[in-house]
Amino acid sequence: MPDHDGAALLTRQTKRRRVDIGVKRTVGSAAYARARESPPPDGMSQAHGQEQDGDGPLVAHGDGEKSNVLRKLLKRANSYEDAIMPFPGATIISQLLKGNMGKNGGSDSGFQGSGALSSGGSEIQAEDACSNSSRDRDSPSDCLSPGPPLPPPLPPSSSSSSSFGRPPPPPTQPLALSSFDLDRLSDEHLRAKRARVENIIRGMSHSPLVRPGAGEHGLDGGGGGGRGRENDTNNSGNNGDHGLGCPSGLLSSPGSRGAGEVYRENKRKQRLPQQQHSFTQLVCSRQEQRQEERRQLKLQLEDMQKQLRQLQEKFYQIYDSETEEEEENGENGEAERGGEREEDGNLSEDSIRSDGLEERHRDRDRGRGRRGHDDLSELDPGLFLDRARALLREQALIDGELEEDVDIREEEDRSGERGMKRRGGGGGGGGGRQLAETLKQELNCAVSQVVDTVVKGFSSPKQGGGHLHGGTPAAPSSSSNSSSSCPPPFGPLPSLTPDPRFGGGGGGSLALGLNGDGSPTPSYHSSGQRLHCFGDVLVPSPLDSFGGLSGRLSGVPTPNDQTEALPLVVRKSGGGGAGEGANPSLPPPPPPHHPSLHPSPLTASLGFSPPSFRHPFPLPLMGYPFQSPLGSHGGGGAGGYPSVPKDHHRSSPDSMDIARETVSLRTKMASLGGTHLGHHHHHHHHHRQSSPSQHGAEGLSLSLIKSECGDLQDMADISPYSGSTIQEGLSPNHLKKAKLMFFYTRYPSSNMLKMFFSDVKFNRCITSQLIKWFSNFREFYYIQMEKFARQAINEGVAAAEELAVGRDAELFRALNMHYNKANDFEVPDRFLEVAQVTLREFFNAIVAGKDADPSWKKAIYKVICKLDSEVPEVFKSPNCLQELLHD
DNA sequence: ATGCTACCTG
DNA sequence: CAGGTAGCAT
Repeated sequence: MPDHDGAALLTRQTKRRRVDIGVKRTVGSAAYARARESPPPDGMSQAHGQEQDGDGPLVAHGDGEKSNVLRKLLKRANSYEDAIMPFPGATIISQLLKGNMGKNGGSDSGFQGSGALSSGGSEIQAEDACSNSSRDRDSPSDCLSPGPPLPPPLPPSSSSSSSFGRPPPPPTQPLALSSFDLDRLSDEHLRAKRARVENIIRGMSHSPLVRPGAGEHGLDGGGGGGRGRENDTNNSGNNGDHGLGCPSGLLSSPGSRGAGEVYRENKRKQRLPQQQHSFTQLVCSRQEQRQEERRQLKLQLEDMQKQLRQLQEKFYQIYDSETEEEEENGENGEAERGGEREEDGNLSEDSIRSDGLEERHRDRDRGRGRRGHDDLSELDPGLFLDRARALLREQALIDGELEEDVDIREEEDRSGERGMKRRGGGGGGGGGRQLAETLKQELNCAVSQVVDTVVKGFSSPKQGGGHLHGGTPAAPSSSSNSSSSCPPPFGPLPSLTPDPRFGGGGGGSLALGLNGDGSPTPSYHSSGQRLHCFGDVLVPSPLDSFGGLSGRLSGVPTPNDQTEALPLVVRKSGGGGAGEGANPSLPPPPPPHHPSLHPSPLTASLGFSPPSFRHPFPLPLMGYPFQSPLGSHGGGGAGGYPSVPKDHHRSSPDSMDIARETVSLRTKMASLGGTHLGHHHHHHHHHRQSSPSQHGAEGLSLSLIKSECGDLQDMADISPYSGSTIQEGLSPNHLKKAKLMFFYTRYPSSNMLKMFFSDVKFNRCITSQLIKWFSNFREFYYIQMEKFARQAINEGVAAAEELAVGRDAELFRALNMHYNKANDFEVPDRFLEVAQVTLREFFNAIVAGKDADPSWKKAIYKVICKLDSEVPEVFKSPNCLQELLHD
């Protein structure tokens, strides 16, 4: 009584006493309300309608669509992974270091394949065949050397086979080693030699498979320490599979040097592995053939080198006479190249430690890019050269010994290219032009010849796709790197390193850089395409952190063709984005990638969400289009989207719904799950929301989907699942809807919210937000009630009965203004009743002086929470706003 | 330990 | 409206 002092009291002075209403909210079907005025603490009737939270690994898809080749590649990659995994990091590193001695040989085989299907493919098949045979039967006789204790019968699982770091030497290897290694090995290795010889002999007689144990000295690089060796021996059988594919370890080290004679085993097996029965024979014959081929190739390379040198000399002579302008250009080019090279070297060293997962991934990606690149290469001579280089490189990798030659050659090429560039840049010298042209042609011819030869020689007949991938095996720059000393002992590693060279600019250095932490920072070199590919695949937002990437990309000039996905992405900031599509320089809006194609192990390896979570989800959603993640203010439709009027003037609710969907929430979400946002793809169908009638069905389907998904536990998980209509965040329309729902229910249960916001993928975050919204609504509501109650008291109202809340009441107006600002919704009478009850409760409480009690509101809350009424079914429709507002 | 709420603050 | 905090209840 005394207390009504006034408004002053309105300000909440309540100390932070907990006023929670312990009231249990009856939720389920809100029907209860009125009937039960009684205060019993009703047991909740919550019908748990559906637990939809789900998080679902929606995505297992992945492979399904991939081509067989991809599958194989993946498989292989996996196997490599497995192989690597077992080793503790230190071990791996040590192995790698050891391996450094030699240029990597083997690795390339493993990965190149991925990149370039052409040659790799055959290889792969061969491997598979072999592996299969070995696995299936476990009989050493088939693929491997029979002599040694048989490898323990391993389960068919591929992993077992590769469990030991490197693939054992391929069957053919023995030969190579014998000829080559013996020459070079130092005294220290005599023993090793002996063993090797024995092995070789054995292998010759029996089967190709040689035990890695033989290569003790550094060569065994792959094998690594004793431990590794043991393992190798055990696995020999299994490893053998790979062996065919990549004889890396043994071959690698010495090989590089042996410009002259070393004949490394050619990893690629063009021959069909199919004839397993006479495997050994095949191997032997194959080896011989390979050697032949190698020699020829080598000779060709030498010739090429000579030619290049000559050309270079010529060029320089001419060049000297050229204009200064041109010189400048040229110098720039050189400088760039130099930088790249340095980087290359550094990278290579650093890269050693990389686990290879990312690399592998990248490699794969690269392969794709490469493919695309081919077209360009044909057009642009420079590119062509690069490509040729890449091919050569690849080959070199294949033949480890040739590497150096290649490098040299490459140098030459570079210089030649440089010259060309200058010319092109300078454009000036009249006479120079002709010369340039001539040089170009010559170079092209020479290169093309070599390339053709190589391709023919190596590309397996099987791979019909040859031309597609054909030349592209990006030669893993590793070769060049190798010079710097980073031949990863593990087959996979080398190949992993991305080959930057492809880029037109390319000089030959590796563009790829690994951060100390192993995070890949691919420097994308030159070709825009590559970029794209990269972007498509890798660039999940998390990568953004690797600022280097984007930054570097920006540097790349070429606008590329690519763009597969770009159009789909909605960039808010970009606005219509004009140019951004091509220009990566912008802050990294994560380019969408196609999930199905790229499982992007990278992210997984980085510790980001497991692949399963990375599902793509459609940014532009049908029902509620989102704008790009962070900046979603409604500023207007993001470019590309149907522009929708931001304001929701009641005029066209429809447009509203669709249009202003972006929500602040999203921002939050983005921050939380930001990493994921990037990935979302859109495959979805573009919205069909046009017809409201469909929505009902949609809603159902949505709910089903949701249920399937299960709920995500973490915000991080918000992964958006690309359901057609399910959103990962709450839109402004959702907020509006919630407000309207407040007219019916002040205390909705989370289950209810899930039911009514079926178009939202619920996770903790979303649920919390919705609850928070209602909490805020209540807060405002009760504040208003208290305020008006006190006001009434001050005005002299004697009895609560005098208080009535009608549509004209100020209280109502205030509330309506808050929850239904546009006043485009007809507030149910029930709400007025509840409001009136609430007001009276407050009035009575205050009059009674209960407000002295810090928790005096609690009682009121209890009462009010029981007054919730059922929310009309319409609200369950995602498009309810359209329907509701129309009225 | 979790979920829901109120309260407070920005 | 959202963040943060704290009490209560499960």
